[in-house]
Amino acid sequence: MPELPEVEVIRQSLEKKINKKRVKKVIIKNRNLRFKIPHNFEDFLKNLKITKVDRLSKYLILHLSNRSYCIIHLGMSGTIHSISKKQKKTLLTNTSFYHSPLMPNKHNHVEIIFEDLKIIYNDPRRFGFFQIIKNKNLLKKRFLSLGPEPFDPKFNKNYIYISLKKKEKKIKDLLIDQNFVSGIGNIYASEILFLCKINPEIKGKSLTIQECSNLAKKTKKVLEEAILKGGSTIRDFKNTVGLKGNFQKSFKVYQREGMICKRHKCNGIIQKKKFSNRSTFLCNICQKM
DNA sequence: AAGAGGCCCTGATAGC
DNA sequence: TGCTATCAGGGCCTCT
Repeated sequence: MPELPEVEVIRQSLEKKINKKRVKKVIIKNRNLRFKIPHNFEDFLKNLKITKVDRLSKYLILHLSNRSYCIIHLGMSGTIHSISKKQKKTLLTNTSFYHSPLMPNKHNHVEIIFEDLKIIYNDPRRFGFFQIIKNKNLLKKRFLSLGPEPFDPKFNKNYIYISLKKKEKKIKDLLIDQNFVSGIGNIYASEILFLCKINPEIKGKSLTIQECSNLAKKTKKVLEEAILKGGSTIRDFKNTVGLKGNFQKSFKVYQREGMICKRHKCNGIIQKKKFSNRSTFLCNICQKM
C-alpha cells in the first residue's frame, strides 16, 4: 500500500497518539510477517517509552527510551489502527462494532498496548515487518543502501543527472528504485512523470539536465500535496483513526486508463502499460517518446 | 555491476 | 455457484 506520503500521514497521527507514552504490553498474534518477529520482541518493548515517532522513506521508526529503535514497514497491505479505551467502550455497545476495522480480525498481527490506548497492526499479505535495531550505528547501517529522500536537498538536478547518466533502465523503474531515491512507489512514479511530460519508458541516461531539474521539483510537489491531502486511499488505506486520504481524487494518470488527459488543451488518452511486472499510466500525447 | 525475474502472501474481481 | 486466472501500493534475493 503505502508510499512515502501515506507513511508520513500515519506517522503524524501516531505521533499525536503514542509519543512520550510507555509500552505496557505487546501481543503478537502472528509472528510470520516478512521477517519472523523474534520471541523476545514483547519483553524487549515492554516498559520502554516512545521518545519520538519518526519516518525514513517508507519506514516508520519508533525511537525508544533505551536508545534503541523499532522500525515498522507496512509492505503492500499493512495498516495501523489505534483504539482508545474510551472508544472501545462505546464500540462494544454499538452493533457497528462488528463491522469496524478495529474489531478483532484474523489479520491483526501485532498489538502494542499503552495506558490509555492500543495500536493494532493489520496486514493481510504480511509483506510488512517489525524490526528492533539496538543502536544508532546499526540504524545507520540498516538504511545504508537507501538513496536520498525526495525532500533531501541532496536530491537535486546534479545528483539526478549524475546518477542517471549511465543508466540503461527505464526512468519509471529508476524512480521506484529505492537505491536511487527512497520513498516513491508505483502510484507516485506515474504521477510525477506525467507532470514532467516524460515518457516512463525512456532510459535514465537520456534525461537532459533540465528534465532532471524539473523531476526534482515535481517529485517534491506531488509528494507534498499528497501528504497535505492525507495520502491516497485505494483499496482501504486509512490513517490510524480510520480516516481515508483524498489524494486519489487528484490522480492525473494513475488508474485512469482510457480516460481523457487532464492537462489543459491536451486531448490525449491515458494508457496503461505493463513492464517490470507493474502497471504504469501515461498520456499518449503529452508524454510521447 | 547493473539489470531482469522470481518470490514472499491474501483478497478482490473478472471471465468462463 | 464455483472454478481459475489476474492483479494489487514493496523489497529482497538470485542469476546472468
